[in-house]
Amino acid sequence: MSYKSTIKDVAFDAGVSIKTVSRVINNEPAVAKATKTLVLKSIKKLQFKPNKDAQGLRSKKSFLIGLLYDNPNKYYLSDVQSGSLKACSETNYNLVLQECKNNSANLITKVINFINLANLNGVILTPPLSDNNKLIQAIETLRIPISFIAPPNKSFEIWSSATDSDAAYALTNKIIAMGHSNIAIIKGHKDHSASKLRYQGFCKSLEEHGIKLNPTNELQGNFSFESGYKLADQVLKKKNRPTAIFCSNDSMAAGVIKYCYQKGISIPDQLSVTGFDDSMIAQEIWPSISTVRQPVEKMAEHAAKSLIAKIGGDDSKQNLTKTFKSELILRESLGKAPS
Amino acid sequence: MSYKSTIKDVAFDAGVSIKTVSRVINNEPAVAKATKTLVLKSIKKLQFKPNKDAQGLRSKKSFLIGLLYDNPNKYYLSDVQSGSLKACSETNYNLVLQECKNNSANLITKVINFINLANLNGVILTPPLSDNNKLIQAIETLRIPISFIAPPNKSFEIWSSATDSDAAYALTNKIIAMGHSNIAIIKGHKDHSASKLRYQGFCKSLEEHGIKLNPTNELQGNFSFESGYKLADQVLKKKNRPTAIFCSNDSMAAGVIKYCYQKGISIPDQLSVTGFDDSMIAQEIWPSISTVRQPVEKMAEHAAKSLIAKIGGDDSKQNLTKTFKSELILRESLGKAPS
DNA sequence: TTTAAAACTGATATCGTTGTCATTGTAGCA
DNA sequence: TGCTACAATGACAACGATATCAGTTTTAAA
Repeated sequence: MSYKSTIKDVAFDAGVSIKTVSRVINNEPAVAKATKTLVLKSIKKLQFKPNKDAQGLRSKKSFLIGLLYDNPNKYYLSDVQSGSLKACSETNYNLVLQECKNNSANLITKVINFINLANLNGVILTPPLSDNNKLIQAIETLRIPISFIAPPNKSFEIWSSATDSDAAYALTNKIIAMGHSNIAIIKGHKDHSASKLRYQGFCKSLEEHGIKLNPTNELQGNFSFESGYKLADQVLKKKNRPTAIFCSNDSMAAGVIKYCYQKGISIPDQLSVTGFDDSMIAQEIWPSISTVRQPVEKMAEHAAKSLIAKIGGDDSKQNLTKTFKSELILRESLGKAPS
Repeated sequence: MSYKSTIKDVAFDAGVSIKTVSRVINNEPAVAKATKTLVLKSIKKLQFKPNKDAQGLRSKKSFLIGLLYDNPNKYYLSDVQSGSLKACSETNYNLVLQECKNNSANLITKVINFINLANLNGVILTPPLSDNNKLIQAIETLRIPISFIAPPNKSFEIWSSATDSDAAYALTNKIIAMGHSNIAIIKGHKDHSASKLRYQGFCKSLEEHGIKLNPTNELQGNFSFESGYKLADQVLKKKNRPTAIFCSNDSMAAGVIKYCYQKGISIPDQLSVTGFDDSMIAQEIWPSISTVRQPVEKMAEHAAKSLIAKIGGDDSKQNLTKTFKSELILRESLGKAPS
């Protein structure tokens, strides 16, 4: 149970040299089929697992990839992790996590240090880090591949997805189809490119329907529950208050909903509310939130997979770009406009 | 930017042998103060960082600890991670995550394989894995330390905390003080020892107040939102329905609350509901949930710290046992019993 | 056949660190 | 002074894999 066999043991058992065993392990081509079978048999028999440290030392690979994040939505983070982990567990890479403050002064130094210390072979950036060009450039000087889980950042052609903007567009169309025309939007955190995309999709729909966005209906949130609550207070106190609020994520929608309860505003009879992301809370709250579900876990899995492929030297385009379909989820919080 | 200095470079720069540098790095005692200063200066000058793989290969340490979990509450998991990560980042250990299915047939094989493959130096187990004796025993044969984030499991004296039970007791006292006597409990997942402890605290309070628990008021949930919703349906359809429901976590409480909205049962006027954990949802939902806050992040941090200490060979008792204080959070969902 | 090319295999150096053990220097004491 | 401890240091092997390059066998063409 305790003894771990080495490549040497396998070589002896199979009657070949250690280099041949190494070749088999790494799937190198120049091994005769018969030899390979023999070696594989010994590997199985001895339950041999290559020692990562030795591999790493010699080949300069650590088989470690980093997932860097800045305190996003916990649901979101959790999905990102599951997805990345799934991709890792199919290979022999491991994931190490690191929380970073996007706004901290020494962010870049810290990240670079972390990458060096842990000897990461690649990193995955989640929003808003994925929108931080300076950080990206700094990491690139280390010559390790990066993957992004996020909407695209124009300066780096990596992730092609108009998803956020398209989905916001579709959702807004739906709101308008329910008869609303006095619609407010609570925008997301300024540092997240997703905020902008969602806003763009929202505006596009309004424009196409000839609806003008009243400036007082344009609120700047930051994706937090509190910001939703606070901004609801601001916009719903107005005389000609909106009949629908487009929230750029579910947490802010939850904030709006809580505010409405306290003020006796009935949802969706007097006010419709929509969210974004389909977080857990979207269906646990009442009324449940109409929202947009993004296949975050799948996106993360893809990001990790393509990162691993890039580390392995596979530069094919298909690893870089992928578009995911998002889905409109209609629930109780969106209803017909009051007449 | 690209060249990484090695111990050899430092040794040359400082004019000492590599072994002496190694001693300085590892804080070994037998180094003269002047030499140490000299070496430290060179290390700084050359920005030397020891190569983990080489260290690991030679010393058998990987500086990796595993966090094993089975799909618990996402909020909970997130807190656990933050805490563990915090402890890690203060040392040079890294955290690797692995999701495991507690009920899967080959759980043990999988975990053992994972530990061997990643060459983990220790693992942290979260509930319900922390309650799985077979798993624990299997890991122990690998001779690596384990830490638990959980209420205590009697067979392993590691974590002394009557917290869950005490907190449940205190919360139930509070419910009774509000005039309730017909109280139902939705129990947590059977595999989690926390479920039992919360149940025990609940029962203790009832007993002390001379209240008998009606068997139909004892519901078996599994910590999920859905189970709360379903069991609410079951218990609230009864003729003599309870005026308060003690839910063993917040998600189930949210399920109950949603059910009540749909059926027009007003909270807390007609029914009081309490949760446990103080998850995010507890305050985002309306009415917000009266609950018990556990310092999960702190607990995780302690677990990781003590694990690292154990790996380092520090067996002092203080690393093994620690009790954390939990806090009663009273919010809108708990009110006076209807008269 | 012969022979060149290709396929396969192995001996040995090497990655960057720590472990072992030998050596040196120096303080303390009889 | 001479001796013993013990503190301080260093030379070199070792960890377990991969890289290099040379050697051997097989294949296929001449």
